[in-house]
Parts: sequence; structure tokens; C-alpha cells
Amino acid sequence: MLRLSKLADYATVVLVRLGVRGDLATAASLAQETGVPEPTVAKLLKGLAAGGLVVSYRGARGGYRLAEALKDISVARVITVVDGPICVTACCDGKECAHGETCGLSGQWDMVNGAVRQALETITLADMANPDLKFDPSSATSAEATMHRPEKQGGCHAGCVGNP
Amino acid sequence: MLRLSKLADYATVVLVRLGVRGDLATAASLAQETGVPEPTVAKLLKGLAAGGLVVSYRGARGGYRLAEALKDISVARVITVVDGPICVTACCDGKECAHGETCGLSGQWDMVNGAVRQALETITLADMANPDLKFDPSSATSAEATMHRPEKQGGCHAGCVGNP
DNA sequence: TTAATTTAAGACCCTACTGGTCCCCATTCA
DNA sequence: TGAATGGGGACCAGTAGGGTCTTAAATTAA
Repeated sequence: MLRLSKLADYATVVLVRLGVRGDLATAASLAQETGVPEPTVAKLLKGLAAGGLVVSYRGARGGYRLAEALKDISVARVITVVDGPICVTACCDGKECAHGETCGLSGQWDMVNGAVRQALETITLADMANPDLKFDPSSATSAEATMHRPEKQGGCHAGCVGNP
Repeated sequence: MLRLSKLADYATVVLVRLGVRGDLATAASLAQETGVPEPTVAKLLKGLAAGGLVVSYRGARGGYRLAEALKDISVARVITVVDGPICVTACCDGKECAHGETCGLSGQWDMVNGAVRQALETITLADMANPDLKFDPSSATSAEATMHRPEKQGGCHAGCVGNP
């Protein structure tokens, strides 16, 4: 599925929200506005602060603020901060595993990782916040028969928050 | 983590193996050569056959053969067949969820999905099989502080098969 | 100085998915 | 006819993602 973790998804939503507001916001208010559960938002913002994407202010009247403008934060960076390096497999960035020679693809996955990474670096949070920018579906691959389990519909989990 | 499923990883390994051999191969022999457990290879090949990537021959002296040349199969296609459409979130290809307006990013993820998809379409299995093609790490993003759990080292799961 | 507000840090649990196995049936060839 | 091989399921278990809770620390306002 090449699925993003929910946390990374939520992080994008929260960061964009923080960006369009511009001012200081508490975890509680962000949770309310985005629909993400409050404890989750708190946990998320802690990590984002550690990663340098937001700045935290403790104490009464405290909260969080974006460390940089939306246009200066790429989606790749958000994912990296929340989920760690963008690697589609565990064999990542030349870090060969003990069985590298067995699979015959040792090191080759870095090509894939690099391509994905570069693609995600070209998209900024400002792009995500801009409703005029939509993906052109004409360049999308046509649907093919797949062997994956039938998608549990209605379970729109991430990006669209606020659902159970 | 934006991690590929192990199955998709295995599929790539098996397909490349099938490609460099060229001739008909049984699930058992492929399992032995790649180190992937045999029942898993069998399950995998069933799906790949349904997806049109391999052709199956039943009965004694049966087996599997690549449906197309390695250079004509993109990594994106393998992933699509094994794991389903390449969508980093559940909001995919205009399929908005019930809470689309809540998160404020309804539809915007398609931009990300499209970018990733296009990146993966440029890489073929022939590229994966070619050890001369290595990713240039100079274009990789520098490591940043991350909030993700400490990577359990030694757990090289996929791409490098044959480990517990 | 004290109380209220808010983040920081960590422990903990539960659900769901992934991945792996097994079984029986259908098909083909010797 | 029997052996070999794929086809199509069902089924189970380990894991980790993600959500919650609790306590501590910092800052501000009254």
C-alpha cells in the first residue's frame, strides 16, 4: 500500500492548520479545529517541536507556532520528522543487511527511496494548503486487478480526520 | 515510515529472479533461490498471475514465467498489483471521505500520490536487476532529528530475505 | 506568592493489520 | 492412473501503530 503512517498524515493537517492561522495555538485548540484527538495532537506537536518544525512556548498563554513558513516546509520533511527517513524497505541508504547478497537486490532499493524522496521534496505544505492545486488524474495509472484484500470502505482514516 | 509491504518487496525480488532466469520456474524453486518461504512465494505468484505480471502453467512440469520483459515492468506496477493503488493516505484519487471538508486537505493528497506514483513508474525491474545502477546519495536529504521510535536494528525485513 | 494554564516526558494498553501457514481442489503430464 | 503443480480459500499469531493516562516542569497572571 505504501501507506503513510496516520501520525505523519495528522502532522500535515495540523501543520497546515497552524500555518493558515499564523498565530500561537494550543494543542487543545488545534485538536478541536482539525478533529484529531487532543492527546494525539499533543504527542504529535512534541515530536514536531523536537524536529524543529514548530516552536513551543510553555506555561500559561503558551502554545505552538510554526518555525518556518508553510512554503519552506516540504512534505518529505514532515514525514522524515514524524516517521524517520523515507525508506520503502529496511535496506536503506547503503545500509545493507546481513543477507544483502542473498536477495540480489542489495542497494538497489536506494534508487526507489531516492525517487520517492525527491518527489516528496517538491511538494510543500503551502501546496497542500492551496485548494487550487489539484493533481491531474489523467497522468494517474489505470486501475489494475490487484491481489490485495478488499478495501474496507468507509474507513477513511487519515487526511480526513474526525472519524472514529 | 512510508514503508512498502513485505509482500510487495518479496514480489520484486521474485520477479527479478524470474526475469534473470528467463525460463519456467516453479514456486518451490523460486522460494529456494530467493530465500522467501515457499508458501509465501506461492501466495505471491498467485496474485502476480491474477495481476498479469506472470503467466502460470498448471499441472506437472508447470510453473511460472514472466508475462513481459523486466524492462517493461515498473516498480509502480508491481506495487499496484500486490498492494493495490499507490495511495499514501486513504483519501485517494478524488475519492473524498465523509469528512473531507473537516480536515481542510480534501483532495490535496492526490498531489502527493501522483508524485510518488510517477517517481515509481520511472523505475523498472530491469533497473532493479542492474547492479550498475545505484542511487546517488548526494541528492539524498540530510538526516534530521526525528520523533520516530528507535529503529530496531538487525531487523532487516525485506528486500533482504532469508532472515527470521 | 500562589494558583492556573500549558507543555514535557514517559508508561501503558489495545486494536487491527500484516504476514505466514495450512488444507483441499483442479489441472496437466508421464 | 498417479504424481506434480497451481488455484483458492480459511485461519492464526506477532507486532507495532496509535491512542490514553499520569506526573512533572515551566510560565504567566492575579
